[in-house]
Amino acid sequence: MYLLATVDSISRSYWLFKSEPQEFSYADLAGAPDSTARWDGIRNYQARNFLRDEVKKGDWVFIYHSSIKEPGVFGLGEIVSEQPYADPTALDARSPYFDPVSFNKGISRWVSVDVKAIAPFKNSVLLREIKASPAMKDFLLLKKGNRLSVFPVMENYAKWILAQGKPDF
DNA sequence: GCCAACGTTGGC
DNA sequence: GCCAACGTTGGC
Repeated sequence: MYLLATVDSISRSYWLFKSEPQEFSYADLAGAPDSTARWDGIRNYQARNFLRDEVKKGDWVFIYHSSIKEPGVFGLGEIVSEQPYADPTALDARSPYFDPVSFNKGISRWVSVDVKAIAPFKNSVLLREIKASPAMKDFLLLKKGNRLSVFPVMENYAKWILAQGKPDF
């Protein structure tokens, strides 16, 4: 249980993590043991560097679903791993995320963190709604050509998304 | 399914 | 180090 009083008293960063829900959805996360799962398969250096260097335990994560009819943010998660760690799927030949370069070196060059579902949104926050909001005009998600699957969300944008999404704590 | 935008690879 | 070719992402 997260007390509302803690929301403003704890210093945390906010992130947006993308996934394709047919692959791994917010519902999948919420239904996992302890509502927690490894966020793996990130194969982009910029996204990896955020995970490795800046994402911290206790940070909040907006779970965004792409490649669907109505893309948007569907729930809130929290980073629960103490430290980022080597993504084991890079070394697993049967994984769709297998990375031959990592395998040949015998060490994963990619990084994972553990995310816990802490509240689904009562209202999903759709991409078209974000686009329609003047307050969100400069949100990184809307930047032309942005394909990053992990990126920081500045506090004013995070507050807006939370206000729209009404996470069900 | 299309395709713009971007990232990665590899020959030179 | 350059850059053409190729692969991927993700909205539409």
